[in-house]
Amino acid sequence: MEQQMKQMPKTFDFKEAEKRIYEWWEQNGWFKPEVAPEDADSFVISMPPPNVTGALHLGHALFVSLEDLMTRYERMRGKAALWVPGTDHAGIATQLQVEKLLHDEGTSREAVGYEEFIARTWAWKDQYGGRIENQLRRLGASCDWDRERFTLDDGLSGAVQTVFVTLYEQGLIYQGPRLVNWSPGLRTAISDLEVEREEEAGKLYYFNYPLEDGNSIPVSTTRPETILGDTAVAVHPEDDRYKHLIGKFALVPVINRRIPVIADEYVDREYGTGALKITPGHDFNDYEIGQRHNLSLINIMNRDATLNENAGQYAGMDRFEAREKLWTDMTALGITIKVQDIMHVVPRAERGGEIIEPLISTQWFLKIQPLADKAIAAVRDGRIKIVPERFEKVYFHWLENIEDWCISRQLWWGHRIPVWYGSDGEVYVGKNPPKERPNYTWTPDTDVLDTWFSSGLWPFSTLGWPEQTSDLKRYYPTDVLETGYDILFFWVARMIMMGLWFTDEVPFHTVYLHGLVRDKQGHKFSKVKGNVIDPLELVDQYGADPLRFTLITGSTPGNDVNLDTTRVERNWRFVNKIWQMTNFVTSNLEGDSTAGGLELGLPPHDTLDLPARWIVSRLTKLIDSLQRLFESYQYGEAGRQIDDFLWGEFADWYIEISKHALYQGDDDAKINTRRVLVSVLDQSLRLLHPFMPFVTEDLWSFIPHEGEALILAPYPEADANYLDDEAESDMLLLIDIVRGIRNVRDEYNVEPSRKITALVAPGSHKGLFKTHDYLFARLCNVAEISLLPAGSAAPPKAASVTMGDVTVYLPLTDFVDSQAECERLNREKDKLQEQIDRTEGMLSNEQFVSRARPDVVERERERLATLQASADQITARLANLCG
RNA sequence: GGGCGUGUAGCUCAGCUGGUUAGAGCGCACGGUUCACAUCCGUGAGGUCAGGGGUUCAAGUCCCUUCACGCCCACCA
Repeated sequence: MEQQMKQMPKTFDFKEAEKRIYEWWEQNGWFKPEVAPEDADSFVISMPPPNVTGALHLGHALFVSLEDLMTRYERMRGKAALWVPGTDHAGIATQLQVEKLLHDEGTSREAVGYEEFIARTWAWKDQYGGRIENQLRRLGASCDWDRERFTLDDGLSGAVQTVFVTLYEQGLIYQGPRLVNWSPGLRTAISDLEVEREEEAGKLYYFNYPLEDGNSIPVSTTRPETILGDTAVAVHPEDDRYKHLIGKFALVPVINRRIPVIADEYVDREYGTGALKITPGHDFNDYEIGQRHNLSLINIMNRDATLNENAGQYAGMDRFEAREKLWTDMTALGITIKVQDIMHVVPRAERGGEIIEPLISTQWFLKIQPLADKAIAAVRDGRIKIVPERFEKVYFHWLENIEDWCISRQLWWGHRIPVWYGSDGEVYVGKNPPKERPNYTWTPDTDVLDTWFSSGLWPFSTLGWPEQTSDLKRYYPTDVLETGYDILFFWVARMIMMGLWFTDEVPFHTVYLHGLVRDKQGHKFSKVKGNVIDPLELVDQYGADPLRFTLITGSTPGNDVNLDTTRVERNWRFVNKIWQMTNFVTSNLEGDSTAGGLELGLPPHDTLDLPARWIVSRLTKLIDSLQRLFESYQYGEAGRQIDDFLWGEFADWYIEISKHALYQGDDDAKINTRRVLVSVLDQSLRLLHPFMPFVTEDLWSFIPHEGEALILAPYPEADANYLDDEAESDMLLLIDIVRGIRNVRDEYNVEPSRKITALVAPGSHKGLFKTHDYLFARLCNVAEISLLPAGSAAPPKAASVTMGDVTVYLPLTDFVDSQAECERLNREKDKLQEQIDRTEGMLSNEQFVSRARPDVVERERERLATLQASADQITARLANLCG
């Protein structure tokens, strides 16, 4: 309060202010939970770690907006708020970037070798790792940077090893040759989740499978090259066409390997030829059939999807080349039938988009079902709540049908699997390398773990687990996990599984899922389409606050956001509007003896005038409503309500009205009005701060306030003493009449600058008009307003505005001709009559009166009375004016 | 083959547990240099809430169904 009143710039220079304010916050340590009292409840969010070498996109902007909102809100509510930031090493993505770099240098990962490649990748990380962090700062993220973590840092790597070793010892991690999804381009296995299945145009190849006895059986395939790995032909056991062939033998085309004809109910008699070639080494279904029938398993492919020696003369060819060649050769043999164009589902790698191949390979797997069971239970019994709730169903469905997780990757960038192989085939699993033995060599496993393996530990590994650190004790479990629904399985489900398994606690009690940010037309952003919107460009152009506010108010949980940049522009204007309001308020405190010593807080309720009682009642209801909205995660609606209040009520009405007291009022009125202005503005800035941190913080510094910074100021709480329904309804009546007068003026083309006079028949509101006639001068340029004595005749040749039992006459002799006025009144009357009919209909309905809630019925009664009063007045006026 | 979402003014979207005349912003039309703001102010036009059926005193809101668009999951060669 003792502060110097600073001179406000004319407009908000967000470029300058954002940088200055962010540094000020950060340097003062205000993002740290330690700013709260030691015994404060904690509120913790683990930030979804962006790819360390990534660049900010709108998805990041959305999560920052939401998570920063939650964090700031809880911080202002006195919680020890901690938002833990960090980055992810993102195995494949990062490795690919560095490989590309090497490629541009004319070398390769293999050429430089493992050590050098890892060194180069760390260098790359150091160079670009800071970029995304600074971009998060630009959005105003109030996370505790001192607690920032990286998935590959020592602590987290230790946690990963501990988890691996523990799961291994528990018998949940096993190694084995299995059919896996193989990415030939990346030359690594990937998990089921990383495979995308797209319906696309392809070909179905029909041919006669030659039998040993000279007959044949027609089959079809979409991948002819896999014929070379066939180990059976299957038919349905009850298929009359083929069942006599069961038990006979077929010969693999060209290479003439002898394979059995088997019976299996999996075969769909209706599809294709009704007979199926079986390739257990390259097809997941065939693999299962092979298991059932003890079929041998032949791998015909190398890691780069060229064919191997098992493919005979086709060895060395690429899979697609071999497909062509084999088909040509089979055609020459006269066994092909036809090639049909079809639409079918093709598995492609999520990253890179290449067609993945099912391939037998030795990998590490996590037996996930025991972990999944715990994760299902936690949501089932409500220890974890997913917002919006409908995703719980999706979550259950996935976990209830979960397959073992292939956790090993044949990459270099990532957590090495803590396994060593002895020269005699011994397998050692441990955090530390095995003891050296004479004449014995240990070879480390060269695979790394799936990136999501380490992300799955994020909520507790970032707090120091497995060490029982003070942070872990104080801040775990965390509270809300906020992220996009697209990684519900990849990340959220795995964190829940790992968290429950290793800490016996849910890692968070609420999962808030946001949607994807798309362009205005609802299209996904894509470089190819050229519709990418760079959030930083929007921040450069409008500032971080408008972007944040747009993302929050334009979205609802779990639904995609179609970003219309005109809304960002509009919210930039909202920022300016708040700036100007504050400028108005502060400039009216200056140059006055009371300014410096203005008492903070609202004056007592009984000393307030009607407009003040109205605005503080409205504010109180807003605060109350916001609390409800925050509790139910309706942040968008919360933001809109603050907007409506500030612009639509405080600025448009209260500030305009306050000018009367400020310019023409006595000292008491001036002081009271100033206190109301400052107080309502102060409260509003607090309410808005979590949504628009920068401009609110800057503005707060210009108004009289108590406390160091807005970021630490208490969030407003509703004070029921300032609720005043009577003031609200009186004020609403006055507002409606002002609007009515403006409307009439506009309809009759009365120049806005022209002062007019009015006569009021105030009905039951005589006092109200007597004391508030000044409003009309200021708000609708009615210079003089006089009360019409009861019973006196209405003026002729005047337009009228009626609200309930109040009628205001505007003697606009130069503008109004009676005929036009009569028409206007008739329109008005018709509209009223329509509403009266509807309301009367309701009230005369016995069922409504007896069954509807009493307050609803009562409201309709009051409404009818008001409508009727209006109608009566208009009817009288019509009779008087129009005969 | 399952599951889910969306469909509200020209455009982008709100509308919570059903309850006044369905809202906002942008855009549009008309009008405004009065001492916070033209990054502004005022007024207005514009919607059979995708279609149909049902429940209810009352439905944009609940149920069923149809259509359109989108998404997720799933082993049909």
